[in-house]
Amino acid sequence: MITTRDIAERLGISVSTVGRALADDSRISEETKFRVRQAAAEMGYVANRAARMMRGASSNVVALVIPDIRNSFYSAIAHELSKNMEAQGYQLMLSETDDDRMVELRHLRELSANRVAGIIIVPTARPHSDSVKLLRAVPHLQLLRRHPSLGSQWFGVDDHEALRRATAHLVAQGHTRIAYVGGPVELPTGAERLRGFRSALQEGGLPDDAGRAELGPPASLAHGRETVRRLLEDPRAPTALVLGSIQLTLGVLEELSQQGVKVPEELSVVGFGDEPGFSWWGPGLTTVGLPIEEMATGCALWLMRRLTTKPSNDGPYTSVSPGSLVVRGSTAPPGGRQA
Amino acid sequence: MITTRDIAERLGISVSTVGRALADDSRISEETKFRVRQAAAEMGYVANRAARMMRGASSNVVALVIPDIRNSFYSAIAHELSKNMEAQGYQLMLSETDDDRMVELRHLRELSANRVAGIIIVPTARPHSDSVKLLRAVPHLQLLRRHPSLGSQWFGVDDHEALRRATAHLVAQGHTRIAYVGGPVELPTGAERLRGFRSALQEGGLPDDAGRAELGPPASLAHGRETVRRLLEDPRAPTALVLGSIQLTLGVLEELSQQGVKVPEELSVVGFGDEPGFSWWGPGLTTVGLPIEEMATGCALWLMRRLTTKPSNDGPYTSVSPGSLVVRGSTAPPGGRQA
DNA sequence: CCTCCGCGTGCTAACGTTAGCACTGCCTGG
DNA sequence: CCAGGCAGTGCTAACGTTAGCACGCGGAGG
Repeated sequence: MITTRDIAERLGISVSTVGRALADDSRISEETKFRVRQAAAEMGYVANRAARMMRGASSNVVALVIPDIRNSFYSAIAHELSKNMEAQGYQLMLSETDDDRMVELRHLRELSANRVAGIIIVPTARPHSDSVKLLRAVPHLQLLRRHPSLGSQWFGVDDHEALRRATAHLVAQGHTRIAYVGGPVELPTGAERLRGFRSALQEGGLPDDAGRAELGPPASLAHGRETVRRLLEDPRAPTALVLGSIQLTLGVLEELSQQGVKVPEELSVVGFGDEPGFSWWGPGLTTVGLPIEEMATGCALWLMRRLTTKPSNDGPYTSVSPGSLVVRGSTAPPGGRQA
Repeated sequence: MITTRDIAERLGISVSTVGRALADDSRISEETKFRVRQAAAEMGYVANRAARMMRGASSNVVALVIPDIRNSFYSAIAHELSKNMEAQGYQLMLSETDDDRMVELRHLRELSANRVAGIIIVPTARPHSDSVKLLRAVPHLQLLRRHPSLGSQWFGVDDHEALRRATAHLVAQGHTRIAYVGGPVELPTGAERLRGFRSALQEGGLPDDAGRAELGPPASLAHGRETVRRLLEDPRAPTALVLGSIQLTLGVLEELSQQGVKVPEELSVVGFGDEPGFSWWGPGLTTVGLPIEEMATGCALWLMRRLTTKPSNDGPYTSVSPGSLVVRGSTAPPGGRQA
C-alpha cells in the first residue's frame, strides 16, 4: 500500500508537506499541492483511516445491529440508513444477531474493537450485561425494541396503539373469538403488542376468553405456519386472526393459502407490516402499515446530529406514529363477507 | 477509552507484559496473566483494532457492495454471508450503489481507506476506471454480474440457461407472441438473460418477430408496472411474459393484479426469483428459482479461503446451477388453461 | 542596516499495539 | 564453583498520519 512517505520520497519533500497538501492546508503553495495531488493520483494513494483514527479522529463507520436482514422491515431500514449516511461520508456495518444475546455480544465486542462511531440496535430480549457496558461507551440508538438498561435513546413504533387498532377493527365487525399470533412478551415489542391486543378486547367489552394469544419466535416463518395449523385444528377455532410480526404474517399467509382456507368467510386476518404481495394475497390483506422510511431517516438524522455535535445530546426518545391500518379484503364480520 | 497502558500503570507493570498477557504469550507467568485479565475485564478494556492494523495485521472487515439491500436476493446473500463470516470473526460492511457508478466509486474509496480485507461486489454496468484500480488492490469476488476488467473471480448464475428454460417452457405450450421484460444489455446479466430468451425462441423455430424485449432499470418495481401497462395496451399484445429480475417481477405482478388480468387465460407469466408471495399470487407464479443459499455460502467460503491462505488463490470462476424452473399455475397454452 | 514578520516547509512526537532484543535472577550441569 | 540456560519481564522501535513547533528566507518598516 502506498503511504504519504512514498509520495514524499518520490517528490523529494517531507511527509508533513504531503499530508498538508492532501489536507488542502492554506500554508502550502499551490504548486506543491498540485504536484502532490498528481503524484498521489498516479500512485493510487488511499489514506489509511486506521492511522488517522489513532490520532484521535473518530471512525466513519456506523453499525446497524438487527436480528435478520432478510426481514424486509430491517432491510428497508438498512437501505434508508445507508443512503443517508453515505451522503455524509459514513459507511454502514451490518451485524445480525439472530435474536441471540451471545451473538449480539460477540458483534458488539467486534464493533467496539473497530471503534465504530455509533450504533443503531434492535436489542435482543435481555442483552448480556457486557453488551450493556459496551453500548454505554458508544453513541447508540435503540430501534423498535427498547431495553431500559440501554438508556432512553429510542426510536420506535407505538406498538400498543398499532395492535389496539388492528384488533378493534375486528371487534367492530363482531368477532368474539380472536387469536393473536405474535412475539414473546420478553421482547418489549411483543409485550406492547399483546397489551394492545388485550386493550382492544377489553374496550370492546368482550369476555376474557374471547382473546387467545399464541406467542413464539417472531422472526420465524415456520413458527407462523405451525401455529395457524394448530389453531385451525382446534374445535373452537377463532374466527379472526391478528398478527404481530412480518415474518409470522408471511408464514401464516402461506399456510392459509396452502390449506385453502376461505378468507374472510371462514377466517378474518389482519397482518403486520405491508410487503409487496400482501395486496395481492387472497382478497387483499388488511394490515398494519409501518412508517419505515420516516423511522429510518429519523434514525439517520438523529445519529448524524449526535455524532457531529459536541454535547452529549440526549432527547429522551421519539415515538413514531402507531402505523396506519390498511384495510383490504381479508376482514369481514364472522361467518362471511358483508357487514 | 482504556488502553494497555492504563492497565499497565494500574498493575505497575509494563505495556509489553500487558500485551503479551492478553495475547496469552507462553513467556508470561500464569499469575501475571490472571491479574492482567482481571484488570482488563474490570476496566472494560477493548483492544483497538486500528492500532493492531497499523502493525501490519489485516482488518477483519469484509464489504458487500450491491445495488439495493431491499432486493430480497441481496438481503438473502447478505444474511448468509454475515452468518458465515461472523463464525470466523469477520464483520460485514454494507455498501449500496443504487446501480450508480459514482456512488460505487465513492464506496470503494471509503472501503479502501478503511482497508477492508475483502470485497464481494455486484458491479454496476460500467465501473469507473478508478473503481477498477481500487478493486485490483483488494481480494475481491464478483457476484452475479461479471465485468471483464475486474478479473475472473466470479460467482454467478447461468443466466442464459435460466432464461432459455423459462422461455422454452412457454414455447412448448405453443405461445408465439412472447415478451421479455428485463434489465438492460449493458449489464452482463441483462445481456445473458436476453440471449437466453432469444435462444429459446430460435430453438423453438419461432419467427423473428415472435419475441419482443422490453429493457429497462432492473431494480425498479415502477418500471415493471409501466412496461406491463404499455404492453397490454398494444393491439397485438403478447400472450406470454417472461421476466428478468425480481423487482420487475414484483412490479408486474402488482400491475396484473390491479388490472384484473386473467392469468393464465389471457396471459401466461414466468417470473424471476422465488419470493414468499409468488406461490400465492393468482394461480401461483411459475418462476425461475435461484440457488441463493448455495451461492452465498460459496462466496463466503471462497473469500475465507482467499483471506486465510497466503498464495494469490485464483480459481478462475464458479458458475452455479442455472436455477430451477418452479412450475405453478401462471402458465398455460395461449388462450386458456389446459394443454 | 537591522529587526520583524509571514510564507513555505521540515522535524518530531504522539496515537495504541506488537515484536525483537536486552536484561535480571535463579537453577542446573559440568 | 562457574558457565550457560531459561523463565519472566522491560525497553524500544515501528506501523501511517497529523499537529505543534522551529527553521530559513525574503521583503518591509524603523
